[in-house]
Parts: sequence; structure tokens; C-alpha cells
Amino acid sequence: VPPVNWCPAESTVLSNEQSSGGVCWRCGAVVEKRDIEQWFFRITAYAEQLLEDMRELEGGWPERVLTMQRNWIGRSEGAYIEFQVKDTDERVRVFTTRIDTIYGANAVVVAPDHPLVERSPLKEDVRRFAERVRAASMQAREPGAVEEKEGINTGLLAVNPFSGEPVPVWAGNYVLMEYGTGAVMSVPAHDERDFEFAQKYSLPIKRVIGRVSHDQPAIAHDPTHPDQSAAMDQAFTEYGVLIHSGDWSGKLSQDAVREMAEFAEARGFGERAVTYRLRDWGVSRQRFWGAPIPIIYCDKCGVVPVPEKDLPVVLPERAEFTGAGQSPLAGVPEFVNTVCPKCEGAARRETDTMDTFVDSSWYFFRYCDPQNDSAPFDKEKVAYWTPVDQYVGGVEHAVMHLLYTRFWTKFMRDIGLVNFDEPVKRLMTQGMVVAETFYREGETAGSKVYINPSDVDVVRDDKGRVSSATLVGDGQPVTVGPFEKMSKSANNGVDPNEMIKAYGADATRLFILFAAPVENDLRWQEAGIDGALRFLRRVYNFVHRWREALAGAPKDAAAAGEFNAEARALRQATHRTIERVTNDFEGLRYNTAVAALMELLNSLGDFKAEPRSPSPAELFVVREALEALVLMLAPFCPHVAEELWEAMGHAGGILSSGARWPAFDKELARREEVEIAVQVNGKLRGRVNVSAGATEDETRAAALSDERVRAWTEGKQIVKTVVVPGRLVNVVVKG
RNA sequence: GCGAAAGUGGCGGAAUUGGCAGACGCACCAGACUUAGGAUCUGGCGCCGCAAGGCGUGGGGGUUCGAGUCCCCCCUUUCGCACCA
Repeated sequence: VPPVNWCPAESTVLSNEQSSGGVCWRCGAVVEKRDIEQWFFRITAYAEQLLEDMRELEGGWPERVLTMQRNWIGRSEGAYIEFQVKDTDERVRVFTTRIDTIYGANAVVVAPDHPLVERSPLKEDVRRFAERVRAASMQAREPGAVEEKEGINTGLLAVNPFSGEPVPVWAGNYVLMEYGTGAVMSVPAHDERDFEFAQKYSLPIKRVIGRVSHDQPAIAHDPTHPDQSAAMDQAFTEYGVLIHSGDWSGKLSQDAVREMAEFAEARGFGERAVTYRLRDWGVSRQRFWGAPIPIIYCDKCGVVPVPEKDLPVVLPERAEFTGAGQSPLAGVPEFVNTVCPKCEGAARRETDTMDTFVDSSWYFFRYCDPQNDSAPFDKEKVAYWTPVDQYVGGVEHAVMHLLYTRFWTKFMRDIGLVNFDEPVKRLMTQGMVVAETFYREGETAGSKVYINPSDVDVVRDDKGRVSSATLVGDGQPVTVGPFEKMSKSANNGVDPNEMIKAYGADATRLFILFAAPVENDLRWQEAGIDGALRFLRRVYNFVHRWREALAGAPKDAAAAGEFNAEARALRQATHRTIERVTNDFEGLRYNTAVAALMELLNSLGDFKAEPRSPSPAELFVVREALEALVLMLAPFCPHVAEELWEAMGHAGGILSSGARWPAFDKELARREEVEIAVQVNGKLRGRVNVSAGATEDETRAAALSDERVRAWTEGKQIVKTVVVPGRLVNVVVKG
């Protein structure tokens, strides 16, 4: 059992994913290693599928998240190679992705806790070394810190199966027991770590890969070539051509990697293999809130799973919270003491609970059938609702929740609970609202106490940068920290109630959605809300200015009589806006949806008719526009929309009055006339209006007869004209 | 170091995916109405220029009638991973 991650601040074990970067995902404390026996889920059995199935997610998931998962799973293709250990019957197995470099191996380096160490003639020394390395690795280390390489010669010799050469076996602190086989072949000429190690201990460095030179294909066979013989000052890690490699010399790395592995396989001293960086998911937590791990320990029968009929194991109502870092359930005898399901003798329950991410891996399946008390859920119900079409969450879960739930779904598929591979078809990683942080001058990262922005007087220059910040009251200078997500711990949150009091919930929400695309972080700045509020006020005033007149508006277009050009233009704007907003909603582009609504209001504002003496046609188009506007506003600003909907003479609320999302008429959404940009040699020289249905020839003729364009083409030879119907004309002239 | 994404006005951001760069909004400027304006309305607002016009989407090159968008090189920023053999 490998050492597990331990958060000293929360006194619990964490998974690898939850201690990514060496810090606790919740509290940021630097994580230590501990030896504690824990329960794991074998997510590694799904490593290949998790990688494979990402193809289904391509396009629907942000590339960033897929990349993070790919890196996290860390597939690497290579080979296991066995080195015979001299004077023993042992073989030491190494994993390598660069078998093509094996003739350059100067040593086999094993992890300090590798079992082979027991065979070392110097095993006492090696043990002491291993103890030291272990103690160092258990310590909390600053994230990203790399320890200096250290090693000790075990006195054993291993035989390179390709060259027959004996090489020393070393134990090194940079070889990890948990990855691959816990042993590597050291090829300093072609691996940076091995190079560093060899330099420190003055081990021989032998170059066996040459740079491929297209001019000199024979370079490989010329050991006197400067590129090959020069003393190396760093490792050459690229693929190249094999040299000093016996019969393999002259081969290209990419071929040798495959062929040498096949050779080793045929000779029985190796095999091709794939390894993963992904480790099993440690799910035991020393917390109270979590699903108890359904395991019973019996002195006679050993470890016994709780039988299905007794599931779920329910948390006791009460537990002591000592803060001492024990599993709280261990202090609840009524919970701990039970009978063995096998022999019915006295037995004890597991007192750790499961990681919260176990629950979040499938909560949305349970949501489909939340009352079910005989099964996790009804398969039919889940089949109806899932997989999830659109999921919204933060990137911070890229290699936690979003990886676990994919694994969980595959497992549920394998036991027949669902019939698909992936739980989430489309993923949107939404941004966060971030704000500046403030703390007292002179405080350092570790000790600083954040000050709430409302307690700081900030003076900004005309570019919005903070030019001075002082504490309200005593005027003490305050240091401005970076933008961080609004949170309690950064103390940079904005009180929603204050916002609602000042601007109303509708305007606040409208502003947040309008200010940036959902996936962007939003730097909080209150100034922008004014715009949202102004917009809502204008809509409100517009509706109320027209409400009485609209009571007499014709019910349908046929009864409205003749539409003049102005009225037709407004209808066009209305239908075009419905089209845009509808599409934007589908694509979660709320910022442009709001912009489109603002544009529609601007069109209404430009509409010449006055509510004093409107024609039936004018009344019709204004009502059409206003109703569409209010209905489309409803998801953003429900309170205002409801109010206005009623003001326009609809009894009851929007939903109860049977209103629906407005439909657009493609015909009406189309412009009658379009403005065509006219370029001469790619430069904009004029604009002409043509009817929307104008042919290419008509458009070209209109463009060429434009006065300004003529000034630019006069006396020149027109080489060709490019016409993009409905958009532009480019006249290419010469001379 | 490796990997990914992104660089557009003073700011947040648009641009139907190769076709009028800067929609919409904030800020700013001018004017109107006002006892008043941190209200409202009208107009202006990329840069240089009196203008004509020129320049302009991080920098440099390329493809194209046409490039923010495609290709190559470079720079910068953000994020992720980091002894993974």
C-alpha cells in the first residue's frame, strides 16, 4: 500500500486528485504523506477507457478540461525490460519508453524501498539510505519543489540484456516505487534526470543516439563525428539515430522503439507495456459527513462487505467531534459494534466515511428518482433523463469531480445500471466573479488578514488602476492584492443584499450576464450595473408610455392595414432579435442575447410614431416588439418582466397567462434592403444600398456606379470584381 | 521544463467563422432640459490629420481580390502538470 496524502489542517486523508499541486483542495494546506490503510476504488482499471472515450467529448467539452484529464491520466507507452541480477536468480524489471537508448544504460536505479534492495550486500547502508529518503518524502514539501538527486550503490550488478554488459544497481531517491516497476535503467546521455544523477556520482555517460542529419545519413556509423563524440554538457532527449548500439546502430529511434521491444518480447526478457500516471482513488475519509464505507471487520471472517439488503449504511444521529483527527464514527459504539453478516458473531464496522466526491459522482442520477428506497434509482427513469445534455461547473473540478463521475458512470454501465459511456455530453466551465483583495501593509502571504473592500477607500486613476487605498476610518494605507474569486476567506465578497437594495435583483443579474461571456472570469466593478438599470428603466418607461394606446392595437397583422417602410423595419428588427436571442440562448451566449435586447429597445426608440396618434399598423408593430422584448427579458429579469407583462394588459403572470417564448418569422427577419460595402483593391471606398434579393450583376452595377467608387476606378483598368451577395463588392483595378 | 488556452479602443466585450473591425454597454466629452444633477434626453467618442486621406486587432513574414479570423517564426499573459522513467 503506497503512502497516502494527509491534510494536517483537516486531519483526513485525501486522494491524489484532491492534493494536486501538493496542497489540499479545500483549505490549501500543504499535504503530507502517511502510511494508513485505506479503501480505494480501482479507477486505474478504467484509465484506458477514460482516455479513449474522450473522443466522444471532443467538441462538447472545453479543450482545457480534456487536456488536464489527459495529462492527469498520463498514459505512456513503452516496454518492460528485465535485467538479470548477477550472482542471483533475480531479475530486475524496469519500465522504459526509450528502449532505443538501452545501449547507453550505465546503471539500473531502483526506488529506495524496492524489494531487490534486500539482496544487496550493502543492504544495511541501503536501508539507512532508504529510511532517510522516506523520511524526507513524508515531509510536506513546497509545491513544485524538486529534491536534489541522491543515490547509493547497492553493490549488485545487473546485466543489460541487449549488450550483455554488466551495470551497477543503484538505489535513488528520484525513482518512485509507485510508478512503473519502481526501477529504471539509467541512460544519462539521453535523459535529463539520469544525466544529473550520473554527473553527481561520476558515472560514465555514453551517447547512443545521434542527431539525424539529412545530409549525412551515414553519420551513425562515424563515431568520430563531432556530434557523436563530443563530451555532452546536457542530455540529448530527442529521437534520432542509434549509434554504438550493436546491430541496432543506424536505426531510427521511432523504429527501434518498436522493433527492440518486439525483439525483447521474442527473447523472453521483456514485453511491450503501457503505464499510467493515474493512481487508484483513495476514498476513505476521517470525516463524519459522508456515506459510511459499507464494510464490516470480523475477527473470524476478516473483511466482510455489508450485504446488499442492509444497504445503505446510515450515519448515526450523533457523534463527538473532538478535533483530534480521528474518524468521528469510531467514537459511536452503537454504530461500530455490529454482527458479522457471515458468522453472526460480534464484529466492528469500518468507521471512515467515503470521499464527498463519491456522492457527487452520481447525485444527478439519483435526482432522477430521489424517493427510491429499494435501489439507487430506477433504470428506466435514469435512462429517460440521462446522460446530461448540458453541464455547468467550474474548471477546478477538471481532474476531480469530472474525472470521477466519468469513471463512476463507466462502472455503473458495467454492472448494468446505465447503458452509455459518458455521463455528460456538453460541459460549460463557467467563470467566477473575481475581485481585488486588500490587506494591511507589511503583511506577508502566510499571515495576511484580508480586509473587506467595503472598509477600504480606493482612489483610481483614469485607467481604473488603484492609485491609493486606505482604510476607512483611520486612513491607514492598505496593500492591494491580486484579483481572487469572491470568497469568505479572501474577504472580498460583495453583499448581494446591498446590490439588490441599490439596483434590484433584476438589474444585478442582467449586468452579470451581460458583462462577459459565461466562461470568462468577471472582474467585479459596480459601475457597469448602472447601464443595466438604465436599460430596464427605459424599457419600463417605454411600456408605460404606450400602454394605453396599445389597448387598441389590432389583434393580428391582417387587421393592421398597410405597413409603411418604418413599420416594416421595426418588424424586421423584432423578428431578427427573436432569432438572435433564441440562438444565443441555445449557445449559452447570454451577453450577446442581452445586447440584442438592448438593440431592439434602441430600434423602438428610433421608431418615429408617437403614442398620441398612432396608426393601427404602428400600434401593431410596437406591440409586437414590446411583447417580444418583455418575454425575452423574462428569464433575465423576471420581476420587471412580470410587471410589464401585466401592464400591457395580460392578466396574471407570464407563465399563467399562457405566454410562450416568442417565435420568429424568417421572412420578416430578413432585411428588405441591404447595405453593400464597396472596396477598391480591398480598401473600403463606398457603400451602396441594394434590395435584399439583388442579383450579383445588379449588385456589381450598383457598386460600380457609386460616385465615390467611380472616383477611385476612373481611368484604371478593372481587372475583376468580386461580389459577395448581400455583403460586399471588391473591385480590383490596375494602373 | 512539458502541455493548453488567449492577446481587439481608456474598460467589459462584439464580429453571421475568410467579407464594412470595434455591435452592445461602461467611462469620458459636448449640448439640451433644469434652482440643482451622480436624473433624463440629443450628439460625439480607435489613432494621426484642418481636410483629403493614411494607419490600425501583441510583433514580423506568408497565402488571398480580401486576414482579427488561415499558415510559419517570435513576444507576452493566464491556466494546468511537474523527478511519471
